[in-house]
Amino acid sequence: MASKSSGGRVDLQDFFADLVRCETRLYNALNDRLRQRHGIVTSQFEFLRFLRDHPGSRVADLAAEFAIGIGATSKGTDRLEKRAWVIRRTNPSDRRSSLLDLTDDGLRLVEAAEATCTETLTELTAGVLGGPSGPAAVQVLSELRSVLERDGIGLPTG
Amino acid sequence: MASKSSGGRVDLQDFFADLVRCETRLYNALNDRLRQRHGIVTSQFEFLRFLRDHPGSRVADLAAEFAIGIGATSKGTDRLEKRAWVIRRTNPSDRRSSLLDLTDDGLRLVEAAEATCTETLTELTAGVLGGPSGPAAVQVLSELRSVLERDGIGLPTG
DNA sequence: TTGACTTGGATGCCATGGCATATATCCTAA
DNA sequence: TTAGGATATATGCCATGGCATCCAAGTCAA
Repeated sequence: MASKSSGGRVDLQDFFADLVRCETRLYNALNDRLRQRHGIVTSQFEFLRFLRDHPGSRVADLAAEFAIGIGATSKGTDRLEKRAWVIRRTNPSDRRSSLLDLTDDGLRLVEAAEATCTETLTELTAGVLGGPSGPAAVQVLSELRSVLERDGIGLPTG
Repeated sequence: MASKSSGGRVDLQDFFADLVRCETRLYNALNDRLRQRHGIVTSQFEFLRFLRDHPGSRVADLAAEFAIGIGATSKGTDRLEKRAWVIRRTNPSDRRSSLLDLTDDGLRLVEAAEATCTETLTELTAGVLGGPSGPAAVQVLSELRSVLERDGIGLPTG
């Protein structure tokens, strides 16, 4: 096996390579489907889903969630707003920022896209994740994410 | 736990989100370290490591490995060649393509960068991956990667 | 041999993200 | 109240990747 040697010892180089390759390929595959069926890409789906689940978030909240820069987040929000899926509402308690919400169109879109996403992920990963070690693996990634977020690892500057 | 519900059943949306977030943050963190210590970014490190382990690869081999476009791979190779870490050697059996190899400088660089990479990954992930479920998780990602590669999932067009 | 087709990859255009900077707003202390 | 600094985000420049296109080279059949 590429990613662990015989004794249950983890080779981190291989782990990292596998992590990045899985992410890349799943992300690409999801991009194709979402673009084709809904005219959005995965990053947009993730923005929309976050706003559905966290209405009234600010640009900085999105940036922190996705560990991307504030500038990129601002521009991404512009694009979603231009397509009328998101609205910027003035923040009554701090006029430097806006509060972001989905429009009705945005909500409808994210629900439809989520179905596509679940379908695609099921198709591509259920075989492996449904195996005996699947839940443990999912759990480990969740823990790793928590640790990285707790320690503020991997946040871009701007 | 965000990524699985109580009964060991996997929520694929949460799994995917955790996967992407782990990848992003580790990739960013590694980028910072590699840039600071060696003047390269993670994608360049991965190119160099692949060429160390697969000397004489072609541009298309790199593209397939990383599930990125041929064009991007060609440009990435240009940049490494310009810095004299990689050389393009004419392919004797097919003059459309070149065979790629590390220079001595490239080899020295990749060895040093790999140490940095291992150190950083250990620092960031060993706590979680060293736990009881660590090896199983690593194994699952390796299997998922194999399946995605076998089925040619998530390859970009160009 | 030659013409049609395929393949490898280099290149150009565009979209996106990082980072630096600019601007508006807010906060704090004198 | 006001000057100085901090904060939120919008914006501009640059690097990179996707995708389309182009060209050189290989393949195959007649």
